[in-house]
Amino acid sequence: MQSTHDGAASSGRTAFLLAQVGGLAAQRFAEHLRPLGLTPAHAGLLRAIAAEPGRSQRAVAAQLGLLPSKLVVLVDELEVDGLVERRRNADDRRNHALHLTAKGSKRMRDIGAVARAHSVALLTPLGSRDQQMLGELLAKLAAGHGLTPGVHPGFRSL
Amino acid sequence: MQSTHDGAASSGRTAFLLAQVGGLAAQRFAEHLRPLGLTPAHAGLLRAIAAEPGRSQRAVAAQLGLLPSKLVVLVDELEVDGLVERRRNADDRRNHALHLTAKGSKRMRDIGAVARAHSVALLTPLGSRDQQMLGELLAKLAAGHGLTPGVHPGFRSL
DNA sequence: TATTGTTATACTCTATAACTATA
DNA sequence: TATAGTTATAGAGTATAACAATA
Repeated sequence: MQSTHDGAASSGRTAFLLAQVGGLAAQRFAEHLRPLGLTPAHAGLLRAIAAEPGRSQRAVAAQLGLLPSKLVVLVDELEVDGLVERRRNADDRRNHALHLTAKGSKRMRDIGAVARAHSVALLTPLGSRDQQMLGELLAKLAAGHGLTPGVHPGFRSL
Repeated sequence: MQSTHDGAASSGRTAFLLAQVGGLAAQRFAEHLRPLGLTPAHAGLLRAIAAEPGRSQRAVAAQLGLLPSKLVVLVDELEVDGLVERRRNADDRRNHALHLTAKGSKRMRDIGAVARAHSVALLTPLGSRDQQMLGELLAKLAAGHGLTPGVHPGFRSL
């Protein structure tokens, strides 16, 4: 059993700080992404496709936890920008295999650069040791709660 | 200048984990709050009123970063539940001073209990020392970015 | 004329369900 | 009949603007 004089943890303050600072991180990332003409959902989708190309829309939708009909719209938007392409599967002509174009791969690198700059700015108040420590603690929490790496719960809608 | 082999921090992974775990924290808190018939916005509003009773709706809306018209609806809902009351100011009859009722104060304690249980469950994967460390690191980040204590960016809409 | 609170309206976003084509 | 993808529709939620009361 937990001791009753834990202070921070048992007061609920740490969980609140987590939500608060996490919200800031998500918001700032969205702002940094806007100049690229992308939303966080777009970035998450590109990342999912890059990680495992050739999957069907349903498979990707299931992994990201969003509605197939919503994914159609996101893929449409990425396709008109020439970042993603749908390829008919010859074996089963119902499903569309999702692939990144060359332009899409380049855009992924841009997103990576934005994410790194964003992370550096966000973690600026902490020293190098503290930044590393924070990363380890968060990784433990994410693993402990079974969060899928790279999948943000924010655009879940299933 | 940052060294280029920072790993976690400069890869953008820590900021992402922050948004990811923070999103989980916010989502779980909302779920724990639902049985009380409240949303996180309700809880945040009650907290703001309790912290400084008697303020006008506009003042509270400005602090929480939400639209006055949205705040009207939230106050309406808390008022029909008998948790909050609007009191006409005799000096300036335009503004409504917001106060918690006795029932509202009791509900605040319920919310506190829910928040504590939520925090304990969320931080379970970490040991006691790690929990304290995490709280300190997050507090440093929140302070460094000028976040208002107790105000969640999630329901900002201004 | 400016401000507080409120209500009405328009807009966007989400979720559900209907539809097409393949199997 | 079932499934992948798509489109259409309805509902919820959000933001803007109009409004009434008071200053």
